[in-house]
Amino acid sequence: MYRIQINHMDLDQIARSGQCFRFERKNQPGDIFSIAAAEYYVEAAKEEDTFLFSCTEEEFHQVWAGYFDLEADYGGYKSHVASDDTYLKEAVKWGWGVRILQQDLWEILITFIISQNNNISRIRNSVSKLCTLFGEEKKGKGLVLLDDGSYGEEECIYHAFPSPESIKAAGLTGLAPLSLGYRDKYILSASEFASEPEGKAWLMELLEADYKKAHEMLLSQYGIGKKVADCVCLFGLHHVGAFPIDTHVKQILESHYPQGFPLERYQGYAGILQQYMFYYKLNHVKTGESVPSL
DNA sequence: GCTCAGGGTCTCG
DNA sequence: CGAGACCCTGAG
Repeated sequence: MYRIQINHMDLDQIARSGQCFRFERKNQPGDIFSIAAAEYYVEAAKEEDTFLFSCTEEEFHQVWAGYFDLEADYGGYKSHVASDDTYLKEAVKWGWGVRILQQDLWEILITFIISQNNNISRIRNSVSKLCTLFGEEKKGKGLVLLDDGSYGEEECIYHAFPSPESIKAAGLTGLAPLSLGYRDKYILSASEFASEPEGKAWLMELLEADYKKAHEMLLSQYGIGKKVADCVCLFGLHHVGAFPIDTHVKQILESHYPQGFPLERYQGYAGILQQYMFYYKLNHVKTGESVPSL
């Protein structure tokens, strides 16, 4: 186990922020979160003002510190919000613990192709089935709440995110149980491409590309349009200047920024603010509404 | 039952 | 360019 203090971070808010689909609160005592990313797995819980992780200090710094974007200055991002922008100020206040995770490129590519014209609970189901059916089964460590109120470690089983080759091998027939709808052919196409040397080279090039080039490269792929390309840039390549406009953000811009969102003001990190707004719209509870479940 | 929307993209005119 | 089609499913 490893204990660390982290500011500007809330596990539940991140789990509900719509950027990751294998990060969830466990239905167990102790408010424990299970977090699967690419081939890794960890569980985490908050203990007073620190976080507890079910991994070693070494693994935390090799894998999870980057994943949680710990080098970034979220206090700085927040402080740049225009003082007269009441909507954004409220959104940041509400989602104070949201961060932009640095996720695996392949996993983001596939999960955000699945996300198009789809809803978050359905995306979660599809991604979950994708991993249990075609991802390698691995042994990991989780957390348990002990009788004395402290946490212990526990062996557990999880599934890695499936490789391009294993999705390709599944074929459209194998993908059918995921209820991907018409997106199945996009997923298969991407997996076929990424199984070839040409596709692997393309992925390596994508990792090195700047935002503009990466966006252009992504648009060339079957099933990837402007919006998904921006999500891959933001969540899979950590180009935090990318500003994906989906149906929710579009509605926010229409009702709160009729003159247009001041992208210039937040150049280079507008994606961070996009995420606060997205989280706020989906999760802030107006009186009489229930909290959306995961 | 029915309609509608959900972190859009493709195809066709 | 713009309009429609598109798989599927839960909410109203």
